[in-house]
Amino acid sequence: MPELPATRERILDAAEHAFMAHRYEGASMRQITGEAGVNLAAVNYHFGNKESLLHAVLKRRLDGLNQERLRVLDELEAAAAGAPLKPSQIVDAFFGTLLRMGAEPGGDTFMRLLGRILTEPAEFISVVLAQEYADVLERFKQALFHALPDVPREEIVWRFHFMLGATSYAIAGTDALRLVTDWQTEAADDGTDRLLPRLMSFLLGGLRAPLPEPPAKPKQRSRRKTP
Amino acid sequence: MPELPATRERILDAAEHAFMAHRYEGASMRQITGEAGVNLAAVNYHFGNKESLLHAVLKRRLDGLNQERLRVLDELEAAAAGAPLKPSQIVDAFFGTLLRMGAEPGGDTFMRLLGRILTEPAEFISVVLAQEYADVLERFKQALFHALPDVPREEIVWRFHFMLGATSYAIAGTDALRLVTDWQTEAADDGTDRLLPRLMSFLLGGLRAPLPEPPAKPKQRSRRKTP
DNA sequence: GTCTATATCATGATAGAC
DNA sequence: GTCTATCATGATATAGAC
Repeated sequence: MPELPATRERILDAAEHAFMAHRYEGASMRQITGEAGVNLAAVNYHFGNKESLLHAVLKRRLDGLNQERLRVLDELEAAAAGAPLKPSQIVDAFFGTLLRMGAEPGGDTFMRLLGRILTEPAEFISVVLAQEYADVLERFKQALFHALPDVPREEIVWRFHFMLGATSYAIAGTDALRLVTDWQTEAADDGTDRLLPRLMSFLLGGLRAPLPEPPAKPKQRSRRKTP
Repeated sequence: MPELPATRERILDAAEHAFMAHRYEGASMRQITGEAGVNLAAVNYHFGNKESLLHAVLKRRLDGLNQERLRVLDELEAAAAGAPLKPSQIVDAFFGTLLRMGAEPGGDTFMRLLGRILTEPAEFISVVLAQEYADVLERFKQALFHALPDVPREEIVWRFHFMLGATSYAIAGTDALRLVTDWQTEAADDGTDRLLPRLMSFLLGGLRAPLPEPPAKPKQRSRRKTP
């Protein structure tokens, strides 16, 4: 197929950049189509509406990312032959794969987009992400349960959530980082190369931290509310 | 002053709720003024524009929060009489004070608002937050430097940033959490009470994690680019 | 000082010619 | 498939009456 539909890809590229720079609500169709050099109506023709456009932008990259995550996890589990994996292996398969994808040639804009999108609580975005992530998160949760049999599952879920937060915030980029450092320049230019080991150390430290002591409520067992 | 200007406060309350529910761009002036039961133009009269309204909403609560944080830190340092504080004390003074504020009667909506706002990369919001947070962050950074003299300052800054991310994400609320857990109900209803110890364990584990090994680049000293 | 009514503008989406 | 012209809607902000 020599004649590739250039407009569709041009729109996706421009939209990815615009959503990254101005997030969903701030990016207008006119900005996107203008940057792509296509007509305003082309988005509606090819994707239907703005929401579906964002969905297509995310799906184009997330599919590859999550396939790669599952592939790495499968490989690790096959090599372990039933023995529990090390938590660091699982964390690296999930978060390391993400960060390494961001280090690839064009991957940084998508990584920043993802960081911003993950924190966007707009109604339909949560739905899209939940669909896209459901099975991957389930597989990784199970892997962590298996790797940390002594840690209550509830704690693992909470910590996975904290890890997602730290990562989203970290990859969402330099804007927020400006808050916490004024000598940002030094920290920023070696940024991506050293982000991975730094974040990994932090995440693992948090994952393996001593359990909090329960809030000393010995009563209150099996409370159920009828829905 | 018996006759308090009810409209101003009514607008602030309604705006806080609307910004929390729909974030900055999604909350319309009509929603806010409608919920407050005041005229559409009242916002512009009292606050000038929408940006200044958000600034006022944040300032009303952040002032108290940050004063309290500094008070706690001062108290700890006075008690230590020059000796280094424990990292857990500093982390608790910063993040614990925030989470405890959220546990107060009306504090939860502001806490969720703050979580969302902290991840919002809109241009002017970063400026507002940077102003509001500058001295507090500086003080806490210095306290951590003092408490962890063996850890490179650069690493501390990075980890502080990761901690902010995990916390923002955690308090931004239940929406994102739905991603990672489907038995969310169980985790959600004891939510706030147990969030604090859980998050604190995680943050401390990350803060004290072993340092990452440097990326094995023995060369490259004192690179400077002329600006 | 406070609110009513209105002005001005930008957005996403569509209809229909080419 | 692509374009031009246009629509309806909801946004912020202002001018002027009470």
